[in-house]
Amino acid sequence: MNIKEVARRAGVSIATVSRVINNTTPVSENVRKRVEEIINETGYRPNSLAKELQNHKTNTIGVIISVAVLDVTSLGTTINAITDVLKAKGYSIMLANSRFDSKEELDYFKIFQEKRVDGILYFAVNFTEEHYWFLKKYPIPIVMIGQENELLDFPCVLHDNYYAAKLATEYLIQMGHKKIGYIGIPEYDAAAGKERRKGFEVAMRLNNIEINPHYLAEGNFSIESGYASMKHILVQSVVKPTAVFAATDFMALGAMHYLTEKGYTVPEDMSIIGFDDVDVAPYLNPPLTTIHSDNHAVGRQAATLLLQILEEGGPGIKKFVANYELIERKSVKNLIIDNCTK
Amino acid sequence: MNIKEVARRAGVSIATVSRVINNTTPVSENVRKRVEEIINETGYRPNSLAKELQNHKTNTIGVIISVAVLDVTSLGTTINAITDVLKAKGYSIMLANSRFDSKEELDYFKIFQEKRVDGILYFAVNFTEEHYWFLKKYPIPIVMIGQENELLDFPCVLHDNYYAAKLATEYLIQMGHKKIGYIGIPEYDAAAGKERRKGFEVAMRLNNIEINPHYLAEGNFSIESGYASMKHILVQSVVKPTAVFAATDFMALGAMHYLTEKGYTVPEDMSIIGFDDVDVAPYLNPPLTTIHSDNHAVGRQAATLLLQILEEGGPGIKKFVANYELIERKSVKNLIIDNCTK
DNA sequence: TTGTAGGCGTTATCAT
DNA sequence: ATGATAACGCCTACAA
Repeated sequence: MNIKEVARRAGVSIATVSRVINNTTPVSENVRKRVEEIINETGYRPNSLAKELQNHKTNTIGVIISVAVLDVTSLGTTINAITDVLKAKGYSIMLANSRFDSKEELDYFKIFQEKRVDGILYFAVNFTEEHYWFLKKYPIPIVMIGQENELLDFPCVLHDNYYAAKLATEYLIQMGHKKIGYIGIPEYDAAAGKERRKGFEVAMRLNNIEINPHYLAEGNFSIESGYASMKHILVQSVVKPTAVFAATDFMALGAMHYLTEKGYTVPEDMSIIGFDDVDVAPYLNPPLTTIHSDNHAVGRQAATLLLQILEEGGPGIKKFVANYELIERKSVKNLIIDNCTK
Repeated sequence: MNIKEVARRAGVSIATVSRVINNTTPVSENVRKRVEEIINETGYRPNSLAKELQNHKTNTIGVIISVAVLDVTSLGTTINAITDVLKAKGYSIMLANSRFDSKEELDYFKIFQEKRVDGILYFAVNFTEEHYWFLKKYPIPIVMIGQENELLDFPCVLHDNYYAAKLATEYLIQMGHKKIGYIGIPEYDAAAGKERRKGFEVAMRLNNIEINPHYLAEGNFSIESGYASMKHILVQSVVKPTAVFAATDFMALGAMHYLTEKGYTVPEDMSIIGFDDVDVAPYLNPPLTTIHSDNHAVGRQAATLLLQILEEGGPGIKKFVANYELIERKSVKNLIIDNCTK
């Protein structure tokens, strides 16, 4: 069933059918009625492909993510915010998960180009030189999420990883900790890896606290890796740290679990602070002190920026940095003896 | 840049360009080379829309989900499995989240029809009569996930909610519990709501244990609702239950949290069993005994079934039920005194 | 208000 | 091996 057949049955031209469907030009009442009847009877639905081919607009946005398991991060919240904004404007979403495979990621960019998506929301993780050369001449608007790139000036929306991590570390220091460990993410992840680590390091340096290399470990976002990292730190250090900052709540959870298993109490024997404020953080034992970042705002802003590019010729702003805050719960012990203010 | 322009620059016809792109008919070596050069120089990429319009095949699959927050369930795992299978066959994915809005859900079906997706993976939750009439004459292949429908014979892949819930309840009974509570999901959710509740009820009846209405509560998947439900049960009952089955791990987590807050110990004072085996389940305090269902298999099977319909004319099977197992951890106490076997 | 016809970018069927 | 050309299903001047 196509527009031609509808036109034939209604005894009008395809132009007229097109007009009643799209309300472009006035159509006489009885003709409109007849056409609408036929459409209902036949269950005809216009072919978007033909329409899009004609209009050079697909009303679909490509979303590229790179994640092992979709529900391990707060990504879900962000994507929900994106779909809400986009849906309200009539856009559909094509979702591609590159699974950390750089080559595959570029393939998705190619596919999206062939599919002629109107724009792309790109959750960047590992930005290679190949990406640079490829994206440099990519013809479709891109908004980057979670990472910025100095070379390519795509609009981007970011978490404030550096400052937030610095804040977390400073909080530990304020609470009297000096022997502070850090469970990080590898550097290939510029945001959660590099930035958070930098925040930790700078806070330490600013407070003239030496970083003990034995207190350092590296995980991969997973609970298990947090467990292993905590073990690593404990085994390796003769004098144990009094606090550990995990770059991810899930790693913090793993670390706490190792501690509990070995008979340590959190925060009595060891303080833990996380990053992300995942759903379960308030319900852990003890409730996890962590950094909360506004994922919803990130999704909303990213989608809005892209929409502005598409419909207003340019993004309202080039860069949006989401709010963050430290959520104080029960996993960090105050080491300061002087409690006279209480 | 289009095929015509490439042809012009290469000094050949568009047919020839098409041939070198698709390797359909032999092309002389030097012509092929020249065309490929032009393609590289210009960065030309064929327009999928035109191709798809011509071929009546879009190589894209629509996925319809209905969920409040993407990372609240094990949905992520399922979707990952789906994308893996589909990607391997060259399909792209359009994702639509109806957010429990029935009308919106049907809108997405319409959009997918207009976009001419090749097939649809449908995570059904609330199947209304309107759905029936609409989907009855829907022209695109659908595979249902998580729910089956007696009226429409779509192929479906399911979790064994009924038997798994029955097993969980029987386990509690085997461990000597008789005063058993249940925190459920409303009936509108045929799978997690109706089926699991039925499993609970049947197991109780089969073992001649009366269900105490004061031990019943209803949540909405969330941790908070589990917390509230546990409170509800405890406040309401004079003689407290010794065990509670929560239809969802997150609700189980909320329940445990309430218990801990009120000074109860799990499982000493109250046993808890969950359903889902979420990531954090092994890391809770205590580690949560729960039902594990093979989400990966569900996604894989659903995608495979749809592919079979598209490429082999029909699904290999009409119905696939995923494996489940009870994961015994530490949140259920054995009430049977007779421990002589140990 | 309505119809005709060209074009969107491909593929595929003919010829040549 | 290559080139015209007719679809695919729609939109949109332009004409009537």
